[in-house]
Amino acid sequence: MLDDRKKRVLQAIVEEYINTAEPVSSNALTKSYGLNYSSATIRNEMADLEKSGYLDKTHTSSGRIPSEKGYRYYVDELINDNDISIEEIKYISSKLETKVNEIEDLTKLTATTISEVTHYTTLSIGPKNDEQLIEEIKFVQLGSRMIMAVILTDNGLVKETIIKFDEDITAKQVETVNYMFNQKLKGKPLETIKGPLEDYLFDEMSYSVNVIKPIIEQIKKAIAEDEKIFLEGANKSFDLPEFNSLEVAKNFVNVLDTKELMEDMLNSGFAQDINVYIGNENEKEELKDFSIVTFKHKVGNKDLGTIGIIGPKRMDYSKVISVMKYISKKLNGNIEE
Amino acid sequence: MLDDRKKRVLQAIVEEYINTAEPVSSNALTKSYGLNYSSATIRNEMADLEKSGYLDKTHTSSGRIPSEKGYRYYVDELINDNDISIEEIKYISSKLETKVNEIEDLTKLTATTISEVTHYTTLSIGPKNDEQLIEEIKFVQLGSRMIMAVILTDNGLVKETIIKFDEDITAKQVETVNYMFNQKLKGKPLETIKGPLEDYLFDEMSYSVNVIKPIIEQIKKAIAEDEKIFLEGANKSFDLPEFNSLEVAKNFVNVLDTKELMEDMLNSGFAQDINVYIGNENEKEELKDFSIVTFKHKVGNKDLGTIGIIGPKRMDYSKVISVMKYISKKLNGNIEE
DNA sequence: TTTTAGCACTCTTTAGGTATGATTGCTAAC
DNA sequence: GTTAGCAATCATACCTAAAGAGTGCTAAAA
Repeated sequence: MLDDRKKRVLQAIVEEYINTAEPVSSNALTKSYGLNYSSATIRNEMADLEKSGYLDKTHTSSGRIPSEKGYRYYVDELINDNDISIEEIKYISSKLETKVNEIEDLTKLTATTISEVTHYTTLSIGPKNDEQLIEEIKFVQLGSRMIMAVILTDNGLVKETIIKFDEDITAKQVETVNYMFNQKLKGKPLETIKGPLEDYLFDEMSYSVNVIKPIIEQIKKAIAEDEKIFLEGANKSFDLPEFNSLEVAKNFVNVLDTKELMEDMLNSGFAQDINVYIGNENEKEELKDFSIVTFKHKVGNKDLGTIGIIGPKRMDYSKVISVMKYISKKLNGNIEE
Repeated sequence: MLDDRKKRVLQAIVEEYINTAEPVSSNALTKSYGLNYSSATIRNEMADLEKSGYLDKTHTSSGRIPSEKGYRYYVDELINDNDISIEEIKYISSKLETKVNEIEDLTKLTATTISEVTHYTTLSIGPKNDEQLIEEIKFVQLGSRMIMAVILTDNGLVKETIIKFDEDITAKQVETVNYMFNQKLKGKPLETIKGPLEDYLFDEMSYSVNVIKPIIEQIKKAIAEDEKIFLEGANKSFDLPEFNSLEVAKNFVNVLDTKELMEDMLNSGFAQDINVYIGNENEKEELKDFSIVTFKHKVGNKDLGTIGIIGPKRMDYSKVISVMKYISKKLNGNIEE
């Protein structure tokens, strides 16, 4: 347990380092953070904090930088989760008033807004398939050999995909397909489509395998594909001093380009709505130099997808978390102005 | 006009520099390019080529690198447009056999294939709106306050968008809308939708402005939005030595992140199906360190969109152009195996 | 007991200086 | 027209020295 002054020193070092990206000296703290002690006293505290693992040095006579344990303590105990200015509130409000017709668009809009306010790169992904129920499936004939399947889910999402056939299909066939699919799938989780649909649809529809088969194939593909990741503000990260190391920059581009990595990242455990992963807390080796904050995006209890912020370990956690909390409140109508 | 030996020297320098990214010395050419002259002779030729502007030096006693004029001459006169191996042919063939149901998917697939074979970053965009005719518009009711508009174009593309209303709409209304839109828009270029639709639809449908207005708004938005750019292999560029310059790397990420820039790039003048822009030949200052090869992708006379390759000026033009030409032939069934 | 002044020590950063090696341009010979 | 030979040029790597920032520790002050 840290005493009060140690906490203040740690907080000051974390925040100073977030601002400057330079190791923080004992002298800097006495001047700018109202710690009314001599630099020698601060040095003693810093030595203690280092011994307990909250701070690191880059070399023997350098100033201190926060360790991952230090960041973790800061995020858990010292953060200001209301670090948001009037201007930012106004900007966010105006952005969120934009009318969107699809839920995925709202997720993207939110991600873009977060990226703009925090100046970090954001990733977003739509709601997970296993948390959505199929409300209805519609099949619309678009031509003699082409139909469109439209899947409506309970959280208001619409997924559509096109199916082409090698032979003509009739309106009657489409109607039958429509009936059967709804019969079997209505109310089930979207995830069901990924399973062995053939087995229990073929039985009853064996008379039209060449119609049913491409449909199943295609909607499976569409469902899988729909877990697409949206990326915003990749260039913003490149202005950060961390990215002067080519290795870090390269790693970053690689991470963003590796879709599986990002999916894992966005889908990893959600104890809370906001989760913070600092450096090596990330499961993937490639992410050891980055911090990620994920934000499970909800209105009421409708899942709207997940937004992730990726930035240096020296991320402005207070700002990021404050913005996320504000947006969450705003979208749920819990704002007392 | 260059004499034969000068051409050979220029070609050797361009190709050597493309391979090594290092200034090419006179000595290197006598050894590896079968130019059976002494290095002094080559030096004389190099001095002449430099005087005529085809080569540059990085400093007084360095080897030569191609100037933009040198690359241009190489692309126009010296290129080998059949620089493609059996393995590459096999790989491309297998990729292009993948079944895709939407034309945009074919463009993406092609872009991905090019990226994989050439190891450069590719951008792609679907067919231009003004080159597609509206074949049919379908309106499908998805709920009491939600419909979907599906636009079919003559080149086989399908665009769909969802429209939500503040009040219930009836099947009858949807039917009327369906009739009116098809009446007015069938056979017109997709671009028409961007124009002042209101004027000539409102006249005849003034009785239901609150139905028509959101529809027009939304399909306009959808058409505009649909000119989306697909990006593949951004991380590949980072392995190139050019990207050891942080300024170049940063510029690159900025370019990729700036959608307008990429759109302009993909839509700029098409004298031929394949266009090459070298360094400052690009209209945008930001692209001065890059070369871009655009490829107007067609099957028969159906426009399938545009694919662009972005890489360093030291791009392997022969490979890139060979691959594009091969794919073009393949998709048009003009391959004699 | 806590805080602070003072100072030696450590390490980074910058600048300058030198040697090395690659490559050219030029001259004169082939 | 071609080539050998050689001085001149410049990048690169490596070394050293000096300056500056910051710490750790000791002993004195509060």
